[in-house]
Amino acid sequence: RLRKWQERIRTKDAGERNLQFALSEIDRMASALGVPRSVREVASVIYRQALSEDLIRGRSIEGVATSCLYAGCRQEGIPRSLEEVTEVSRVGKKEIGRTYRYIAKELSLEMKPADPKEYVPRFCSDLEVSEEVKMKAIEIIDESAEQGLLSGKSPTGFAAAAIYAASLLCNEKKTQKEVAEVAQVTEVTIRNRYQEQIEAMGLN
Amino acid sequence: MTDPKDTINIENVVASTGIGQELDLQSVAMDLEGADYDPEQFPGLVYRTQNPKSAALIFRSGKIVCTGAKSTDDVHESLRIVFDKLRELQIQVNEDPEIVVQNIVTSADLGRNLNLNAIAIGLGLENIEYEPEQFPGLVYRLDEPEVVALLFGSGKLVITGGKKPEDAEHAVDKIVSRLEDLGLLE
DNA sequence: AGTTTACTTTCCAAAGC
DNA sequence: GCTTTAAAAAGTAAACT
Repeated sequence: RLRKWQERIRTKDAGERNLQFALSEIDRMASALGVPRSVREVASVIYRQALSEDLIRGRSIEGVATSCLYAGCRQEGIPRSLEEVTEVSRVGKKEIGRTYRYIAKELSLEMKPADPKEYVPRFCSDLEVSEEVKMKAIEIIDESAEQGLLSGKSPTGFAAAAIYAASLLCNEKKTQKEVAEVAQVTEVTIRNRYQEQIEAMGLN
Repeated sequence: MTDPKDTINIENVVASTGIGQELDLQSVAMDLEGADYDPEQFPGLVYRTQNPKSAALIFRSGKIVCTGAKSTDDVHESLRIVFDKLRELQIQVNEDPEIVVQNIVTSADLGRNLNLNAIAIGLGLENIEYEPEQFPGLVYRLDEPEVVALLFGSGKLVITGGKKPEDAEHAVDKIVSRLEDLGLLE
């Protein structure tokens, strides 16, 4: 009897240590990404839900923690791309993406895809462009999305191309390389999205 | 005008069968020309047929998986070739082993562009998976027929998981009528 | 700036780790 | 869960020209 009791305490302690570790990892990654406390709280709530629904069995704590943070950022309307969360995580992009999709499905998070516009403020401030460029980029995103160009495209690449185009239109040119770096996409992607968007705006 | 059903094309058929005899894959690998066998990596021996093109995975148990065929007829033709090759190696092969189609992959075209964001909301976020950052296709699971459809912005589709060619036709019909009901086609 | 190749997703069977 | 096989869709990345 005593053995069973000790075992229960052991597993309970282990479980709490794991939860502590997960929450501290969420905190560490959130700080590294520079997201507000509200995001950490949302991510922690999602993690606890995943824990109570027993979704962590067979998965790494780090992977689940990272996925919850990724989901939390999106729910709060200040998304970080998978590329960005992978940079501050100890697990790979593929595992984070898979774990995120699994958690989102099981917890019925019903997440809408990230809106490219949500990336504009941060990317623009990283690039140190004016408010005018920011507004123009949003205008380009709205117009080209309305014309159906967004389907299937990555939100970061779409936002990056719009910012690049806006910087040209506002005579505050940023190079494709500069925009590609802050958005974590390649110059080829910016060129491809840029061509379509310019055409959609009737600016070619 | 064109019925999307008429654009359906079978891209891949996966089927399983068995010769009813255990095999020594090591010796089959020696005698069968073009056979790839690396038991450390995978327990099956890979044998490719040219006409029709397919890849057969042959196992120690005598069970065989055939992939890559473009029709169910091609599956039978490919496996007939595999059976004959094994017989040439003095291996007993049942008269005509049962061949079971396990999966059919199909492509189709709705003929118009799709707004995947609107479709995701229209079909219900709980029923679909759409993560454009990870993959450009929207994943839609149907209950009847039990298949999975990938919808793309171009209006092209991939339907997989079906066991008979009609599954893809029924799936396309359902998808078209659902999108029409939602006013997301045309 | 644009090309090629490779990888992402979905499905399924097989045997074994 | 993974390993291997095949195939399509379209986007993106890495490596080149």
